[in-house]
Amino acid sequence: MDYQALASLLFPHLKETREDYEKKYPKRELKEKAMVTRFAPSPTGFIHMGSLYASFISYIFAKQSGGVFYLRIEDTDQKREVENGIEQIISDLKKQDICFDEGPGIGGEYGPYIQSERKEIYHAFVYDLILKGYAYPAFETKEELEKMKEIQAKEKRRIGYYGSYAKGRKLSLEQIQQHLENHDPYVIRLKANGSFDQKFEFKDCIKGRIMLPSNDMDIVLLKQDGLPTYQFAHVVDDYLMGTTHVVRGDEWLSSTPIHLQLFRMLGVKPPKYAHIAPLTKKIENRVRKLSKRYDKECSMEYYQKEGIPTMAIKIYLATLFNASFEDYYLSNKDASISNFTFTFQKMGVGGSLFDLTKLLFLSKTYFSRLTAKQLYEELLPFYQENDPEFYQVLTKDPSYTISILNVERTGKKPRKDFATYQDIKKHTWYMYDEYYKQSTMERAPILDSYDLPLIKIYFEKVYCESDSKDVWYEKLKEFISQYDYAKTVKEYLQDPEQYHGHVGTVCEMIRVYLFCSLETPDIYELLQILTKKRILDRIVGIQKGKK
RNA sequence: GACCCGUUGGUGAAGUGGUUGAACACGCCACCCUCUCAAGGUGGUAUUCAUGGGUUCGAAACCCAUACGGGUUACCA
Repeated sequence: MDYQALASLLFPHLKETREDYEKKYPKRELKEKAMVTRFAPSPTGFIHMGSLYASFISYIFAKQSGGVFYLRIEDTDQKREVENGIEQIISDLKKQDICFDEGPGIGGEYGPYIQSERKEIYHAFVYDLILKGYAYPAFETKEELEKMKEIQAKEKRRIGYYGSYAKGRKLSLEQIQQHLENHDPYVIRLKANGSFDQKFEFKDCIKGRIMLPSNDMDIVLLKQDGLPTYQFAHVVDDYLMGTTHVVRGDEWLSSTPIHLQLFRMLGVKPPKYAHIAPLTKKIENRVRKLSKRYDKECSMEYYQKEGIPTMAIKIYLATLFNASFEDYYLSNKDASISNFTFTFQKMGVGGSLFDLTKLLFLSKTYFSRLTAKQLYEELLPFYQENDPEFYQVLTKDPSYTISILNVERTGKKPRKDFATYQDIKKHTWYMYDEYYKQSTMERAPILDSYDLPLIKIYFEKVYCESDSKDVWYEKLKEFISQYDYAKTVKEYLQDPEQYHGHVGTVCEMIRVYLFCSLETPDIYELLQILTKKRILDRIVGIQKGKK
């Protein structure tokens, strides 16, 4: 076969050659250990947890090695493409705070970063493979291929286009020419040079040594529409774009021999592969991959609606990635993802169950480490978008809101009662008169045994805003003991008959009357923030309401 | 069917042949602290590393088989 003639026959109008492209995209000049990684999604909709996980890992490695992280859009299957798919991906990444150095929209030296715009590049490389005798056109129709598979299944042979089934291999130049003149549709296939019985070994960064049969399938390189398949686009792009590490789902593991074979045929060094196991979910003892369609916690939208901070997701993914990150994070108050050294070795090989409870725990820890001001600034966008009414209330007096967020935050053991932005409203609404007024009477769990006049007297006559916490507490106990309430719970329990209740009972009344809730943080701090005037206003309000 | 990969408590896991009588963390339970809650503290939570064989003085770790789970076997990625 005259490969030169074949190549010219198939690509008569090729403008640039493989060599031209190699000149155009020279090797990257980076530090020795710098890693070049990428996130290469198809524009088929929202980014989900699984792809976020993969992109997060890639991003981390590029950053911690001083390398490059880029975004490449794999839109070679135009049937699956979704409208605004690319914009969606870019905005999702932005929301998750993952910035790429190169990619659609921001450009870069190695673009275009959208595969459908790289058609000529793939053609140049196919041309090159044809010249070397590693690729050829095949004219089978879908029906013919289906029939072939049926026969193979019936005869219990391996299914696929290989060996003697690869009829296209045997076509002469004249036959090919004839097909082309008839305008028969065709694909370009790889002329595989492996054998199924021949095992070969490669090293995966995560899974270690892997033995697989070498590839003997004449897979499709270029589809009928002239666009490449994933297999081929991956090899060409990651070569030209200088990717050093390909992080992808382990569903790709079995096709790695194809990719390595292609790199060898092109005579270039392949990237290192890191195949990550999928995030899974257990449903009635069945484990399955986290699914975009069925699992709410798979979509980023869920986290935005719930108000789970991006950082919490990242911290959780980081612990899944390298479990030792969790130890580091929990034992260091100033821990940050960028200061921790992640490795592929420390990553688990099996699929992990996605644990929302643990994510929320980490989220609580994250929130507890923010200053009140930081927290304030972080939660504003959430309420602005999801609860404009509360947003108005929050921002009316920022320093007031910050003082509320600061309750029991500055000590050695800050409170951990916020796991989501939503929790903040749940735990602070009663500090805002707008909300307090609406719900005092309906929502507050006021019991008949409560003594409003007593509380009123206390605040009018005894309570003093300038008292320290200790003085405040002592004075409170002293006061209630005059009205047959025990100063301590212990005292009360020794002789319950003798008392109406104890200091806890009184605190409960204050809580319910002033904060409409049985559960609040430290009362002293809340009273301080509320001020005596507003305390009395609230009490008078309840009295009026009763009448 | 064939070919791969995986399997340590409810969960994430540490562990690479000998202080492992299996760390640490989440969850759960109990107690302590305490004006409630949230935290925090202390302890409990795997008759033992999917099962069965082997190798070895010694195995969760190495080998083999089986079971189970996952993946691939597309002109989808």
